[in-house]
Amino acid sequence: MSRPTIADIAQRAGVSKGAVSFALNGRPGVSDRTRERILRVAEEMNWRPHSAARALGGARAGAVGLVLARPARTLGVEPFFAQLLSGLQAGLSAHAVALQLMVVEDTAAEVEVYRRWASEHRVDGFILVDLQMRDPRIAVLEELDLPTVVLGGPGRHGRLPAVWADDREAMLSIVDYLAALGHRRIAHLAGLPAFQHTQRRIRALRDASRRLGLDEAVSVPTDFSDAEGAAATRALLARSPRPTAIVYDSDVMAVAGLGVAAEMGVPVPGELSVVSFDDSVLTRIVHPALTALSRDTFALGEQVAGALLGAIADPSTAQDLRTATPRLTVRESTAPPGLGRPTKSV
Amino acid sequence: MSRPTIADIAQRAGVSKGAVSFALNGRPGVSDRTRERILRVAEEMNWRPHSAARALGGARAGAVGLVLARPARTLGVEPFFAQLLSGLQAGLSAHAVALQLMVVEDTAAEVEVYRRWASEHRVDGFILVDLQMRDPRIAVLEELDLPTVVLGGPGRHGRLPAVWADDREAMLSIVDYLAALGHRRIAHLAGLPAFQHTQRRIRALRDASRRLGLDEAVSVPTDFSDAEGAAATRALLARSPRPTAIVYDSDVMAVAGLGVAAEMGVPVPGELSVVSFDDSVLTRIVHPALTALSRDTFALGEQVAGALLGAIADPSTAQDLRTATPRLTVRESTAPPGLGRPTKSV
DNA sequence: GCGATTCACTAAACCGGTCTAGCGACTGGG
DNA sequence: CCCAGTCGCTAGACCGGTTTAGTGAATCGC
Repeated sequence: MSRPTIADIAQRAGVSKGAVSFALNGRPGVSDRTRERILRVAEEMNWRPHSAARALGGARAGAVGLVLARPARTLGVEPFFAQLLSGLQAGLSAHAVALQLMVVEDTAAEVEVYRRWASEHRVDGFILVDLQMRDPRIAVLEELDLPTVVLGGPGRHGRLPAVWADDREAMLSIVDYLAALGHRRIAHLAGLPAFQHTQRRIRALRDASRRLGLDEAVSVPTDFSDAEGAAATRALLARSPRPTAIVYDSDVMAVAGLGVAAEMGVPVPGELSVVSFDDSVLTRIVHPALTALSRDTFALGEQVAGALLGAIADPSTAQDLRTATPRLTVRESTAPPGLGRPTKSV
Repeated sequence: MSRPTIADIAQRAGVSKGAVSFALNGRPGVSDRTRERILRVAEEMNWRPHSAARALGGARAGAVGLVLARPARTLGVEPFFAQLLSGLQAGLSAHAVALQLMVVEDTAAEVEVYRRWASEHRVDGFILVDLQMRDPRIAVLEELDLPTVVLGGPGRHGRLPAVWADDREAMLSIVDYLAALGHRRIAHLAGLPAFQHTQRRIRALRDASRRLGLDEAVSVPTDFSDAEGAAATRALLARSPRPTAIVYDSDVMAVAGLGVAAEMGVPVPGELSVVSFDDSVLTRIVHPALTALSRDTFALGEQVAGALLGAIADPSTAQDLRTATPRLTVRESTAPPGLGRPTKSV
């Protein structure tokens, strides 16, 4: 016999299909003695549930969906995303829930996938990332009425629960640190302007600069790519006077910027301090190692997974979850401005 | 009405469920006129197939499985893996097939997931990566009798079809290039010794060294992490005489090695040439930019996806597919040995 | 012109579970 | 002692598709 069904078990145990179903799912309706016998038979026959059959009856699909609208080729360069994925996996697989992943070209295609997976009962919930300014996906996901957790906040995300860290507070801590070192001309290589967190960081930097009486900070939007990171750094360093510190919204851009500084003969951290908003192995393997905001992206992924599983189990409990504010890890790429060529002993 | 079923369409079009099924799946059994009418009604009602119901009847699940046995946290640091994933996605989503991804702790758990997904009809096929020396997973996948494509070869992988690039040839081209530059002491930071491709590269390096009359090459096994890459580099550079060139099995390790060289005051490429076996954005954003083997990992992913979809459509057509041999991209990290401190103009 | 074949379509079984209605036996309260 | 309620279980509908057997009508061959 290829694959035993509950009917086979029922026959062998001398009970009905219904009794087997009750026993296997731990619900009332059978006596303890019978339950035990059924479980033993199921074990003997090496029975496994048929996920499709379960899903047909309106039950769980046993998977959650994550759809990313990016050019597929750029996925590989983002340590942040890869770490997040790892954390999600860890959180989900502990509960034997799989992750359906799909990368699409644009937001329209993304919405299409949401609709398809929902209508096909393929997933029990969604994870929404890369929140945009007026995000059209929120209305769609609300309409589909499947549990969804948004990564990012505290911006508007309709009735969907969110998991977020305080970007604003994080940016303020960076500016405070740089100002304490004596920096007055701080530049910012931002990400895609359509993203909510990009705008929040830009605003936080501007506010902090005013409060501390620094020069007006410039924020340059980019597409997060190493190419734009390098180009924008080149442009900033060609200015006069040039900034004494640059804050990068991603570590890939920060590393690219480091390369440009070396190429242009600008010593880091002697004449330019570099701070990355993301921390990953990248910031540690370059020289000088980068001062960076450490957020535990892996843990973040786990928390998102947990929040989503909770929302699936009981949608009424869903609520926003604020995670620990990222803390600044000081390494070798920051120093007081105008030190000139650093010596090894400094 | 929440979700139209074929019964709804049948009623509206005034035909039977069976006729609707025939029409929607493009199989004979209905006239062209009727087929067209049914399709129009389905379109109007915005009908979508219920994947679970389909799978129940023994049809396709519409997803393929990829299971990785690694500590989840290390997933994030591998550009190779992320690129591969992107390519897989691209190849699969073009055919509306989803990727079911799961990261587990060890091979035993991995095998367990294969069994579960197969018995639950959750996937139509598998992708097997990180081929080991005597890989226990092959027998399991053959037994499960689901289409599977192996990434890596041409080692033993039973009856399963494989997609592979010629690692041996690639390593030979690196050694030829370094030997032509004048290097005679070449070291190799290898990956996990249990992997087939690690052994193939080690053997290729040794063979090439003998053939070219170079000093016996040393291959140091690592776990692919930046930490071991740095530690092993430090040990190699402390030797006397130290190697004049190091070949790294991954770009993360190569970048880490670059940092160690800088820290120890060994100029690259003046006194040490560095070659990476993997190419990604990483190799381009560091200074000096790394000479690396360029394989189009994204395209590789697409090819694997294509091979698997082909095997699912018709298992008898499955056969090994050898992809283009990676070519060496020469950048700034390689030069003739013993040049001393390089000048900008060289 | 008549049987054989083809065609378009219907009715119903089927996949493997879940879930509800109902039934007989037992228990408890008054 | 009788009726109501609970317990343990069964029979069978049901989810939304696919697939097969069968039916009536049209077409074909000779």
